[in-house]
Amino acid sequence: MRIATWNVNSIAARLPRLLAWLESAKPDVVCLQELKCATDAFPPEVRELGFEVAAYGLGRWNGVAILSRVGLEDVRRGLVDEPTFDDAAEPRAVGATCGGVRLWSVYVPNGREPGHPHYAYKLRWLEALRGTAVAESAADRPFAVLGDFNIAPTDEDVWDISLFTESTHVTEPERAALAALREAGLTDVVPRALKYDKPYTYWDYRQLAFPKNNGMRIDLVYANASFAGAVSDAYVDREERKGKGASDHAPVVVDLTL
DNA sequence: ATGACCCAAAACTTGGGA
Repeated sequence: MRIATWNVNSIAARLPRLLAWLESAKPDVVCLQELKCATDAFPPEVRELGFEVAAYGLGRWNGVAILSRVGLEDVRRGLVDEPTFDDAAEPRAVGATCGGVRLWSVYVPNGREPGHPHYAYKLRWLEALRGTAVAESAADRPFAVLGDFNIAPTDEDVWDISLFTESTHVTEPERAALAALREAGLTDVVPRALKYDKPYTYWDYRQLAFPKNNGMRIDLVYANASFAGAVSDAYVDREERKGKGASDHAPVVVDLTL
């Protein structure tokens, strides 16, 4: 089974590339983030390719989905005890069971800057993610959380750590939240880079970040032992970051032998 | 080659992204 995660930065803007990629990469399940569309506005072309879709979006911001051609059951929108921001629920998590694998597609809050209310919200949100994972990953069933975590797990996961003082994505509390997920039994499934030595998944649109390979690894696959033990390959499809009409994130592709 | 940011809303700018 081939499972992928991709922050598409607007599914409407990315639709031609997404459809072409679904046909060429042939994933069975795809976790998407930053749809930037409402649930009802999810483009029908994806279903016409043979995918069932669990979408969760409210419009301009955020939005997540799971696409599957191996079944889509027990869809859940939102985490257990999920916090709000400015008293509003945000569409950042959707769960589903696909071909016997329990999956969550997540778009972790950015945090903006340490000390900002959005940063505290990010940490609360990650605690709710941990609680949801504990509730769902105990059994033998393969389980994974895939998505844009907005955290670089180590200093090696950014191109120049010296540029990240006073920045989110690399702070100790954010990394402690990832450690808590690992302590809950999940493993960071680190993909291969298809070029250069680091498996970055995000490169800013500005300042020639992609040609310079000034990237970050922030799109992660956190899997329980049953899922992680079945991984036969994992890689970052950096070809999708190239050219006109690219997202600023590349897909992470995981192959499982179940 | 991969090339100097992109997206969507109600907009002709602005907030958000990281």
